[in-house]
Amino acid sequence: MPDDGKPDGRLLDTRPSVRPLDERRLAVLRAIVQDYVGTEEPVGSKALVERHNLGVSPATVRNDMAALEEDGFIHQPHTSAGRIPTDKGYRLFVDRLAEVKPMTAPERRAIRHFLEGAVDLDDVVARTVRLLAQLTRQVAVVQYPSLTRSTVRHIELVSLTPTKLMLVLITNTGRVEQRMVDCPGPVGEALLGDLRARLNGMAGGCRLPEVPTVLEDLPAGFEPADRSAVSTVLAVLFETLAEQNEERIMLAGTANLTRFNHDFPLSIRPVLEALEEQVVLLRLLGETGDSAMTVRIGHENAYEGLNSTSVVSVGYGSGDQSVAKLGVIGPTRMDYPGTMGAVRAVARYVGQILAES
Amino acid sequence: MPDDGKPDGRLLDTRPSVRPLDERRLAVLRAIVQDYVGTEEPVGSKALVERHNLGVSPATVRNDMAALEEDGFIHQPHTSAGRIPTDKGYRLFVDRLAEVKPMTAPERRAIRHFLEGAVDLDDVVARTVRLLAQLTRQVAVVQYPSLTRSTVRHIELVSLTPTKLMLVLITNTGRVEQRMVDCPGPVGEALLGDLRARLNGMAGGCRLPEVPTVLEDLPAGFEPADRSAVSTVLAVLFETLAEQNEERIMLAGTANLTRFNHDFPLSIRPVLEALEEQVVLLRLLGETGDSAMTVRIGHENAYEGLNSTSVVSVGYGSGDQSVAKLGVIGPTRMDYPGTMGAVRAVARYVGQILAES
DNA sequence: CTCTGGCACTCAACTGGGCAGAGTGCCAGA
DNA sequence: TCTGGCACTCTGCCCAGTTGAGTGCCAGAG
Repeated sequence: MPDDGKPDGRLLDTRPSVRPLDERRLAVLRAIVQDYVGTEEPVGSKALVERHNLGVSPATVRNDMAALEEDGFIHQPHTSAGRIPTDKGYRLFVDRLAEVKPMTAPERRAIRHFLEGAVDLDDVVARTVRLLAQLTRQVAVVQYPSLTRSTVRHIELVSLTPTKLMLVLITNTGRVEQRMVDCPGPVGEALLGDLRARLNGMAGGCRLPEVPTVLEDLPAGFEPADRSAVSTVLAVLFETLAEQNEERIMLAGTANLTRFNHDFPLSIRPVLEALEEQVVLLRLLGETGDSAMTVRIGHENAYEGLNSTSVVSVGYGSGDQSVAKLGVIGPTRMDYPGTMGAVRAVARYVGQILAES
Repeated sequence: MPDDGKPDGRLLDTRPSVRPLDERRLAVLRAIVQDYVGTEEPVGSKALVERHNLGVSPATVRNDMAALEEDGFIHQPHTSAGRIPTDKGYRLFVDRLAEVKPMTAPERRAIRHFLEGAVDLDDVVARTVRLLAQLTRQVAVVQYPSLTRSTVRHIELVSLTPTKLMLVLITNTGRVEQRMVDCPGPVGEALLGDLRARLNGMAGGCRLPEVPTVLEDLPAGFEPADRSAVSTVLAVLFETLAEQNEERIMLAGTANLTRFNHDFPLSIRPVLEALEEQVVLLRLLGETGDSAMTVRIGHENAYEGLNSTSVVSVGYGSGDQSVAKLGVIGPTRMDYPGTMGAVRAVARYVGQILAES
């Protein structure tokens, strides 16, 4: 058992692994995952040695398989059937056996070209999600750039009727939020202009969460008669900021779910149901680390309906920090290296596009 | 054959019906449709007379069935199986045998209450589509109020950098569209204010399609030095108006498709694909008459993937005219009276809500 | 100690026959 | 014109037998 000394806390085995996984056994697991992902059928020892030159006989492979099964990495549906990887097996595969498959140069060009055609933020998100669904042939999810990390580009006040205003908040990511404001009394143009100027002067460029602190003392700077109107506007503005958690999500590629009717005949329903719940999707993406790519396999997903799916997600953003997440949802039996490559590439390019605009 | 004299062009029979459909035969067809919708299984003569008191024997019903089959209203999957309605049979049912089932008072209250909680246009549409999906247990589609019929409530110009503006268009339906404008040269605050005032003065309250005509001569009223900037802004504004066809649609209830795995095991895919194509959905709703409810059954749908589904749709709007469409998509074997009742009720209440806000 | 070939065993999947049941069409009679 | 009876036709289901892929185990070679 040479060169297996790396400590690896991610191996989910609770007892310290009695049988230190040697190279060949890992190679067998890798081959099983690859074959199973390709054929969608349990893979047997004989087929394995035929398709991969492991340099050993089927009997040897069988011994390794027995060991892998005992450790919970693979599993056989019934005696005298081939093996399929367990969630734990996929986990090991992703952590130690697979490399993210980089996109080819033409693919990268195509991604970039497709995203560059976008005209506004909605379009960027729409194109991204379609692209991701097409590249991975799975269900793609893209979160709109969050308000949390964004900064104020402009705050606009528009008088609709004497007592009714429209408040428009524009962020540096191009997102626009508007709200109606019902003021207690009429608001003159002069006050409106003054308020507009001070709002933008004080809050312009601020991170959104900091805005309430920055503007806290604003009403004090106005005539007592105007303060209630100012406070009303501020209240609505803060409410808008607080509603950042009402974040939007775009979805594409649900038709790809039917590619797995093979063993997905019934389990497609809970997945569709989950996809309709923005809350579930948001939580799903919320569990994504900011910069590193996150892979949640099968039962690692908190939401029960997604127990037979895997989620590959990553943050993206303009500049160096992530402002939102995106990812794909597919069967646990997915092409992890390819999917991770596509997700990473798309996230990078969206970030670039956002930074440019 | 009494009281069957109404001329009915919608009967798809090409040759003038040799056998004038008498009352009982129609009753049999109605019973077949109702039973089949309920049980999802071919319905035989014996079961029919047991469940509906037709006052005749199975043998008689069999004769009627044979006639109905010859005329193409029903069809048997194989000899010695029950009958199922054809698209033509459903058509006759919808046109002449079914009455729209009105919602009960509690249902109406629930609808109204649910929709009244909405805070903005997005929320109205989101709530409507969810509600419709839940009421009909099918896939619901709601189109955003179209820009075509809307009027200008306000146009706002915001200076972001000396040469970069943001144009915000607010319609009376609460929809907000924003676009960036890159001006050829710097634009001062004075010009901006002037332009803003004139835009709103001239175009405020106009129907959107009329705006270009109304504003056509606007640049001529400005200093020659400012005209190129004004023209640029107008160009972007007109472009925004022209992009009304890029209409948005919201969807819900796709998980309901799986309720029909009974015989929908494979045909769910084309439906999901169709649902992902905004263009297809828009065309689908576009075929809806403005005021009357439209029902398209099976092959009556132009889009091939929806050949085994029916679409029930209707226009809705604030006030007396329709500004957009909504509808549901389900299997041809659907509860037409109930679905039509729900669609009609929801459309009415959304209209009311929009008129109030 | 590790790998290999051989062997017996297991079990899902396919096949074909037989049976039951639902439903039909047709015909003679009320 | 409707009804009851009758023979017929299918599908769906159950049952058994067979096939084949795949396994576990073991003894022997390196």
